[in-house]
Amino acid sequence: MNSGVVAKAKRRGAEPSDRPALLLDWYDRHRRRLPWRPPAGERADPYRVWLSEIMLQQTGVKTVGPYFEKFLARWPDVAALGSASQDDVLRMWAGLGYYSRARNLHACAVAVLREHGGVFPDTEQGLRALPGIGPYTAAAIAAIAFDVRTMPVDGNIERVVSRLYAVEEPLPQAKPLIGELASTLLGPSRAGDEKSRAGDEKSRAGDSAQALMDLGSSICTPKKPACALCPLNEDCVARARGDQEAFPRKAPKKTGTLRRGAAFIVTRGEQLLVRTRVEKGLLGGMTEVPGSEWLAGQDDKTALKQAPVLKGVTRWHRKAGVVTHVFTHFPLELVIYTADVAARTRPPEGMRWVPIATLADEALPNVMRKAIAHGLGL
DNA sequence: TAAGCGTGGAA
DNA sequence: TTTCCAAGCTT
Repeated sequence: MNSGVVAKAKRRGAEPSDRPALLLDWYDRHRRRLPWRPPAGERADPYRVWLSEIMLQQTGVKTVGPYFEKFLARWPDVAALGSASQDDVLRMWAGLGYYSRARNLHACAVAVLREHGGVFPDTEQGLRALPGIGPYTAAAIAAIAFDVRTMPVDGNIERVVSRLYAVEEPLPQAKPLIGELASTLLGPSRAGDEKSRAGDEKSRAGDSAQALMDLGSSICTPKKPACALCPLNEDCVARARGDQEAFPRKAPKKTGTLRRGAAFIVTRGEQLLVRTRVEKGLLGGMTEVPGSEWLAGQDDKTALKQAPVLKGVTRWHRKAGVVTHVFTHFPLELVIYTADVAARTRPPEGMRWVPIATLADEALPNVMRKAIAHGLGL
């Protein structure tokens, strides 16, 4: 066990700096308590590690917390999740975004259940073959849940490492280099072993990785990093030059073009007309109200022509204002039209009526919740 | 290889 | 307000 005293002695220069040890020592003192993390020293549950890692892809810790708790309460293990319907999973995921993650999460649980007897593979290669698990997530699960000596590289670690070494190459080209540099921050494994599993002499690979992530999220932040508190500050090349915030280098991202469309809020008493989006692509498999295409330069007249055909609807009421929403790659403006139809009016092909009172349980993405709220005057 | 894919929080 | 961006994956 690395004590703070030992670490500080090394930092004074009596010995060459031992970055892996400094890092683990810092982690032992500042480790965050998170819903998916077991108490210090206890073995992590692969199911929880996997579930949290999928939710955390491009999504903040604070946002994920409640969703993780909800999922764990309803589906406490991979067998339970693999036995659920995809639609139930999408409903629970609604609001978290990047819905292909939810579809892949379910597909992965099914695969683990049917092809691996309900037990997660304990190697990167085995994990990588599962839906929704890419290079980062495979390495993260292997290191955190199975103590495989590997270093997952996420956005936090890219930032920490690119600063530590002042990596001039821009992302994403610099990924391989950053991966190599990041791996030097892993502690030693037992001689001759490619990897150490729980029960063997520990490499603490998972702790090393989570130490870098915690460091990146709390100290080595994108703006105004708290370098004075960083256990690696004496070794940091960017800090020595005073331009920490300039790393990682990356090309500026282009902003998408505004798209416009119409959404049709059709009520039948206390029910609302909805349909399910196609499985693939934007908001795939999620519930939506009928609407026009979303196109750059879409004009209101063209959009209105794409209204659903319902018996008895002679005119649409246009609500004042527009609903705006920003996706990753484009902003959207929706014009909202409403209509109320007689009881027993049949839904158009592929659509259905749902009680407004139970909308909260539908697999509605947030953009649709906004549109419905606007249309219903909520 | 580059583009597609949500959302909300923070500065 | 605007901009950035958070434990990336898929095609």
